[in-house]
Amino acid sequence: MSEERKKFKRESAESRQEALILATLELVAEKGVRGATVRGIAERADVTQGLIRHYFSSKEELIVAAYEHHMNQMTDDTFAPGAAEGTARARLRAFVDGSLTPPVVDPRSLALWASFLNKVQQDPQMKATHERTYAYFRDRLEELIKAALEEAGRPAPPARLRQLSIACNAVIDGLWLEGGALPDAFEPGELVEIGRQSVAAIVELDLTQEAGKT
Amino acid sequence: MSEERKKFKRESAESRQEALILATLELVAEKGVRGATVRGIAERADVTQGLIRHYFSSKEELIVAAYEHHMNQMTDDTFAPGAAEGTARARLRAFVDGSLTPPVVDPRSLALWASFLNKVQQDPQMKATHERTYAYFRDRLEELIKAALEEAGRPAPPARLRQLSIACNAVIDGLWLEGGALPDAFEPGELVEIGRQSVAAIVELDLTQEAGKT
DNA sequence: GGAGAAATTATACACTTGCATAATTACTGG
DNA sequence: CCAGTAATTATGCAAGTGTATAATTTCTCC
Repeated sequence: MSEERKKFKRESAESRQEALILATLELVAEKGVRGATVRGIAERADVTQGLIRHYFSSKEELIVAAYEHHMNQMTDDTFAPGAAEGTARARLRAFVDGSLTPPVVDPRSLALWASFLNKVQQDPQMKATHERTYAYFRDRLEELIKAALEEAGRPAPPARLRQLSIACNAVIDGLWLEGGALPDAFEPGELVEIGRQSVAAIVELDLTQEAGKT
Repeated sequence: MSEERKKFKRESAESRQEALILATLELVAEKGVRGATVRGIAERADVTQGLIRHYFSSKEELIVAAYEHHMNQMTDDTFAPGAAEGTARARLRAFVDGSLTPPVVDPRSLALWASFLNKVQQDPQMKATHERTYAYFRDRLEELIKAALEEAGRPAPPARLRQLSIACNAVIDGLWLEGGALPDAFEPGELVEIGRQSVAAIVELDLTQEAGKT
């Protein structure tokens, strides 16, 4: 019954780093950044804690890497479905759909956002990542609205476009938040439908037609 | 230069508890629930840590008390301006205004919401408090929309009312979120104006007139 | 103004935390 | 197949954590 030293297998740096990052995201979503301890992360990744120091020079660095990984994932997930195909109106609709469908709308995604918020507002590097991602979303949405309005023969001045994009962004964010906070409160597809209708009402464009493609 | 024992003054249980709760909320907003240590809270309240145990049987209990205090405050702040006066349309407008004005829209308020999210989803007592508050807001909003539509001679069926209230709640939540996350990105009054316009567009009611009162 | 009680401070303890470093193990190249 | 190297594990440490308890101080009431 002598305590045996743990057997292990050498893995590539990339796969180990990714495994550590994924374990970190799991724990951060469950218990927050401080609750995601080095020991807990190591256990979740089936590794001993010393290994983390071998790949990341501090917990801080691991957290930052995990945050950037998550933000990139979110961006990819949002823009996956619609691509840049079709009319501006169709692209706008695809943007709404992508933003209001799992895995973007998800309790874990919301929990991660909430858990990172503190650190994001204090750490300059994380703040930069956040603002870059946020600006990307907003600009993209504003472009789509602009194009869709021009397409409909109703171009809008910049100030108006700003208001419309803030409002549409707010609906999407709000539905994202509620869908993540109360996942059982909505039928499948309900958030997407409400999102489409609301954006349509705000910009005064019909987003329901041409919907047979997906 | 002998170390002197700290002088102190006896205070009422109520004021001490409130001071401890306020100090807790400050620290939770800054560093999250785990970052708000018993020692940190005591220091912020200008008290030694042992006193906390005298008023709260555990840190957990203090956190729960602080959360309930905050939620009550949010409710009061939201419903303070509009009261239950005037037409349904005016009351709906007041609801939007109250939800999108400081101190409801505020970085600290958002940070508190985010910091508590984890615990809220796990602790049954906090979960109950959250759901009660959320349901209160949503029901109130749905009633207002229902009344405003009937007032305008355009009553809506329950399913439609549900969609409208979810959508309006989402715009308000989204603007609340963005206003708290990026306080310098919006002019004073801009969020309220966008919120009014968006709710107006969604429910198809003019919310700008009769606005001279505030 | 002094005794009793309650509020408050001070101290102690066991446990967790992030980080550092030493000891081992698995793989690679010859 | 064997040495060298880097990945991985194991161990240790100082600081911080919540909580328990003892020591003091302030206030109230007679």
